[in-house]
Amino acid sequence: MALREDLQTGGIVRDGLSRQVADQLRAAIVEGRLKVDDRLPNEEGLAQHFGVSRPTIREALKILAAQNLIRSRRGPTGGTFVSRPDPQGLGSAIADAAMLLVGSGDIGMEDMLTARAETEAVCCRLAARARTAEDLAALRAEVALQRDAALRDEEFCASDLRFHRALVQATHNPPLKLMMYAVIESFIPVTNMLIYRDHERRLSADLHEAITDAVAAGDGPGAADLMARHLEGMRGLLTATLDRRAAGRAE
Amino acid sequence: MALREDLQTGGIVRDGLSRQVADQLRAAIVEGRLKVDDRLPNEEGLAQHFGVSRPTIREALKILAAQNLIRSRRGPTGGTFVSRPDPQGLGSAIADAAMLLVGSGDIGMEDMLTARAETEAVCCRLAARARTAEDLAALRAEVALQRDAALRDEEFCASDLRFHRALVQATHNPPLKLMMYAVIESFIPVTNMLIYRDHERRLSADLHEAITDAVAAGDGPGAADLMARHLEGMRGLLTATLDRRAAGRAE
DNA sequence: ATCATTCTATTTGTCTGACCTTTTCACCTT
DNA sequence: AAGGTGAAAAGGTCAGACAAATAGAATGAT
Repeated sequence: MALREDLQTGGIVRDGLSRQVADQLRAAIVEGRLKVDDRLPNEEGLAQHFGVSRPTIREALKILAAQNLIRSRRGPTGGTFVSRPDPQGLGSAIADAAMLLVGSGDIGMEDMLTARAETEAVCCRLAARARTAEDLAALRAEVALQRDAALRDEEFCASDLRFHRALVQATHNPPLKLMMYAVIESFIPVTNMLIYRDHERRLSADLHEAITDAVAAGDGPGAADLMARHLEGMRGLLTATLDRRAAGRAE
Repeated sequence: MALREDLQTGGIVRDGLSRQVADQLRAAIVEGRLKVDDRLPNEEGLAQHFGVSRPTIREALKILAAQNLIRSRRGPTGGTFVSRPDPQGLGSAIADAAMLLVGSGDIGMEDMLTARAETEAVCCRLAARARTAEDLAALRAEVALQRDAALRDEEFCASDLRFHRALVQATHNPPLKLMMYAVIESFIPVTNMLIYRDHERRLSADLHEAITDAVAAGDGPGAADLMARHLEGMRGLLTATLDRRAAGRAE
């Protein structure tokens, strides 16, 4: 590891000390010099090691904790430990950030629906090959729920979300699941938020059921085709909604 | 916003104060109460507002800065400002985390190649529709580079990476670009790292050129098919490499 | 009068040292 | 032997001070 001399001497340094310390520790973790569940020295020890004060060390540790790289516990057996990389945590971080991006207007609805259609079609094809009986049961449970006319709109949207989540799960492909977090936790809620009032619930449920059947039959292309139709329908609904909003604002 | 009473009173609180402050500020940003480029009160002001000390506020700000939500500058016109959501920053964060996940063994090579094949095929189809003349020029420049026999292996890999990056760019679809960061900046380097020694450079360059031609001709399915063949070839190479390594270790 | 320089005020960055809270474990009491 | 009790260790928080960067005002020289 590095002492203070390596930090600030020998060149103009723009970054703060806490940032540099965090970078060094992150590098140590990424390069495997610190393994999962390794315990770091206590904060005072780290402070001495890096030649900085304890608050600076704490800021650095907060940065790493914010990135789910470490966790801390108090007490004699406590300390700071290297965390196991966690797809779940990464996924929600991606979803949060994607939510912000969508809100900032950098991401258009059209592009979002295109991306949804293409990537969810991929999920359909893979799910048709890899789905288990449990996956099918989960999909069918949501479809049955969506047939309930007494369901409130928000509950219908929640079920819709779970359906698509279950579809991704049915691919049993971790890297794809990782990539789909942005879609599932961000793009789908956003599109649903916009059109949930005009949701043709009967039509959505029908398509969900047809997709489930195709996945059950191992018919990947068929499921993908149905999914494409599903999202094309939403695209029409969406443009209609947006047009009506624009017209309403113009009056 | 909330004062100290809202933080720790009224229930057992497991999280630290800095975490709570960060969460409140993040909520304010996400919900739009703090807009892009808004300036927050100075640290002492925030400390008084939340009823905590300045170091605690600083830890909270470091957490948000680590998530690219805010940035700070010193000086009279300085302070802490809400950052514009940044696809680039989010992308590299995703790539770093995905790298760790791959390293931890939670993500298998087979699944990674499958995810690559499917998602890059999607990119091919969309790129065939949306590519501009500049996109084609960028693709062709990399292909030409890859024809150079004098190129070192690492340079070839870098060019390969830029080719796939350019392909994603050619889709002109921001949400898809976001999702593909994990593939481009993490999965591709990892696969290349494993097989770059056995890389059939000639074959790769040929396929890259064929893909480029198909994209230029607007032939999405054709390009997707070529990409699938490209990655199937890599899958064979990869299993061979892994087998040889396993055999070498067994001796 | 204009330009360069210096000064000053503001804000983040860092340090010091102290105290609080949580958690474990050994010791002591019953 | 069981259970309570307190010491010790570690992270969590606090208070106040000083350092460094930086923009803008004041000042000086040309």
